[in-house]
Amino acid sequence: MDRRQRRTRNLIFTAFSALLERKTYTSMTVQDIIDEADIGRSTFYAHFETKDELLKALCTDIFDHVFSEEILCEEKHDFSHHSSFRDRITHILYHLQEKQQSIRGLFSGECGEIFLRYLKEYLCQVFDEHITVSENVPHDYALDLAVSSFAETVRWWLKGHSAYSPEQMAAYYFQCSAFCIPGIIARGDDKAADPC
Amino acid sequence: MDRRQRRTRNLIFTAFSALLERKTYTSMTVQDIIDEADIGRSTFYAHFETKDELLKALCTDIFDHVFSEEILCEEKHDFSHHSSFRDRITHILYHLQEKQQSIRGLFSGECGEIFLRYLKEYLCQVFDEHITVSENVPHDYALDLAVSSFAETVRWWLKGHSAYSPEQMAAYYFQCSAFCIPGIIARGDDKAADPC
DNA sequence: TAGATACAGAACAGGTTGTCCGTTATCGGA
DNA sequence: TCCGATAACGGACAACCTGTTCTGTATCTA
Repeated sequence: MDRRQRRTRNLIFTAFSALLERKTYTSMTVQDIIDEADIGRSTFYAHFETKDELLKALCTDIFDHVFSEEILCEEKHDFSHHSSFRDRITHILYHLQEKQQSIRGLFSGECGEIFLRYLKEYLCQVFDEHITVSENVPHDYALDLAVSSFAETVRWWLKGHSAYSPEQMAAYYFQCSAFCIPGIIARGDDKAADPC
Repeated sequence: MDRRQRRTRNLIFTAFSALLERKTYTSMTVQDIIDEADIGRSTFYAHFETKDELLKALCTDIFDHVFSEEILCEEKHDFSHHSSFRDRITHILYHLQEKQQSIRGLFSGECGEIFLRYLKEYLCQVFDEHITVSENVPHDYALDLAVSSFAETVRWWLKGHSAYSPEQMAAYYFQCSAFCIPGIIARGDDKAADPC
């Protein structure tokens, strides 16, 4: 990659992150980013088609970091088979913590939802092999709920409670979620419903 | 309320809902809504300051319906003290099912997130008194997770799995969530984490 | 060094936004 | 039924944002 391209791309990312701490994603215009990065209009559009593409690229940058070593571990040490689900969760939390400076800005306004949506896509792959469905519960529902709950845990953690350690958060998550994960036993209450 | 105002407001709501089935919330412009509703530009702005306000108003309309009888029951029959949490959950699901036609459109694109955010605000009030925190887990975390999981359950249900009954969904939800809700027993796995 | 390529800067048309105002139609109380 | 109030119309407006195009300049790489 051309050094000039790298420089410009960094300028845009930096400007975008800086702006996210001052205003919401929706209220931010491409013009704002151009002004903040101090680059030409056509230069921005040479790198990203839209503002959404920029956000997506930033998210991808972060997740590639968070999940790349994850995958590395998996390949090199057969991580998926010998490490517990809880270890992997903790591992992911560690990497998210490293990137928390970038991530915290992303929680402003609506793009927090977009960030979480992308996060869930990555998480689905990791969670899928670990979710064991108890009888009668649809597998995709359990997976959806497990992933969403973890994403919500990350949001809660990095948005005002980042003092907790990754291990602590993993413990909270496992304590509050049943999801038929091995090691957690949940018993349903089968009392018949009585709608008003 | 003036009959003309009511009529215009309905025209706007109807147009907005109709458009939501054809295009995403973000890609929709105020101009589109005006054209669809066939009203004057200034008329729209006399009713709603922005597109976001319109969305908020529509959500409020729905939630007022979903939770008003909820509150009614609570007041008239002392619902909160004699009915189980599960009954209330089922009850809410019933009302959401009634409104599913309006709600399904709201899940298109990004406004699904906004809808769910508002839903969570309402749910917090209902859930708060029912969440019993087990030792060491922060109360607001447990509440956040319980509410988010339920909101996610609603999304999953109305977005492709609406064939299930409210009772069935309540059962799934309770089966997959620990949350220290009375009637569900969860045991945490306290095995020490071993990050890669 | 030379050709390729990224950037700057300016300009453009097309669209959206929010506001204004004079006119017309409709409503609701007397 | 009448009349004052008010909601809607519709046309116009400036300001802004968008995405594209162009030319000249600076920088990179082979």
